[in-house]
Amino acid sequence: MQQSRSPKITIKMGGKRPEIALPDVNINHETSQKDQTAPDGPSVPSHTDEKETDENVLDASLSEYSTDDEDKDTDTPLCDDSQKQIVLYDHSLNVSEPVKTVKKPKSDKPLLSSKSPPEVGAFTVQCANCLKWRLIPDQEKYEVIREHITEQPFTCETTHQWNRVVSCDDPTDIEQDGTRIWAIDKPNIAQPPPGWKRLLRLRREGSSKFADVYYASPTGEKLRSLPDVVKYLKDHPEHSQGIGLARFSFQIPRPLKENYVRKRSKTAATTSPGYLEPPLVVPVQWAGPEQKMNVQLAEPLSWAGPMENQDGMPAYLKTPELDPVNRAAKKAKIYDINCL
DNA sequence: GCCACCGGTGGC
DNA sequence: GCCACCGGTGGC
Repeated sequence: MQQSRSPKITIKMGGKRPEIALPDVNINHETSQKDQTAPDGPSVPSHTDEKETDENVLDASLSEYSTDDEDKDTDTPLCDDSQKQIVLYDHSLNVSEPVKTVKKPKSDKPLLSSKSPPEVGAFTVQCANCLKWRLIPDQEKYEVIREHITEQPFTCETTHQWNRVVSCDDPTDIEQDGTRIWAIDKPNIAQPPPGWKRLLRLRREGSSKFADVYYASPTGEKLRSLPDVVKYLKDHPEHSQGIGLARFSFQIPRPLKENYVRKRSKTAATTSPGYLEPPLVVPVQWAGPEQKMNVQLAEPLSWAGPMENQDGMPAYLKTPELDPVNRAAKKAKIYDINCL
């Protein structure tokens, strides 16, 4: 009965390409299955009223992302549905991570053709109070929210900043009804420096990675790693004033859908002639207790209360050390010392 | 030739 | 297992 446990934000992207500039947050893909219960909790009617147009749901103009947007947006922009994705911020993570949703195709086929990977169609952030997901009108706003999400939790009132009148009493903006792919974004990612744009390109399901992050420089170059940024700043001193590497983050959201990303293939060692496959293990033969455990772990996508751990974080978000921010900062520091 | 996309891998 | 990085390549 409670609403979703985590607040989220959605942003709609309208570019022709799958590129999306978004803040790092965890992303989860919804599959059409129930494996992913609406994060919003039971309150979320999982009705799939989206029909074929659902995909466009996220495409709906930002201005009209009302509760029923889902039904109305039919104006798909570019290519096909694959472009509607959403990024969400999951507040249940408690400060830890935002969630992103990506729109998903109805079939089990890849979101897009080989030439156009899925694009994030919207960004959502969960209200810290009611845990309902709120669509964020644009990427820039989403990035601002994400940057300080831990110190400044997002709430329904935050939407007043863009003159939207919504409160915790209003229904959620978006539900995990299986029509989109959701991913959890990383929190606290710095906004790109002025003149720069952070682009997120999602890969097709089954790829070795979920997405790629690029930074579009003021002069149009696309940089795909910190070393690239360092080189660019050195080569373009006119655009490096006051810009530290801490402003750049190549962290990508994490898909909530299990197996969206292909597991690492076997190494040469395991494929070499002399390698012997280990004996198969028959799960059924395992002791009872363990089986129970396995069952619970098998539902990482569920956002229902049970999913949370004692610390209030959903199981799937439990990433041990995972201190991307610090790690990035450390790395940035090294570059600062060596190159800037 | 360029570039968007993908795969692979070393390091952690 | 995750992440950062970079090489490869197919399509344009």
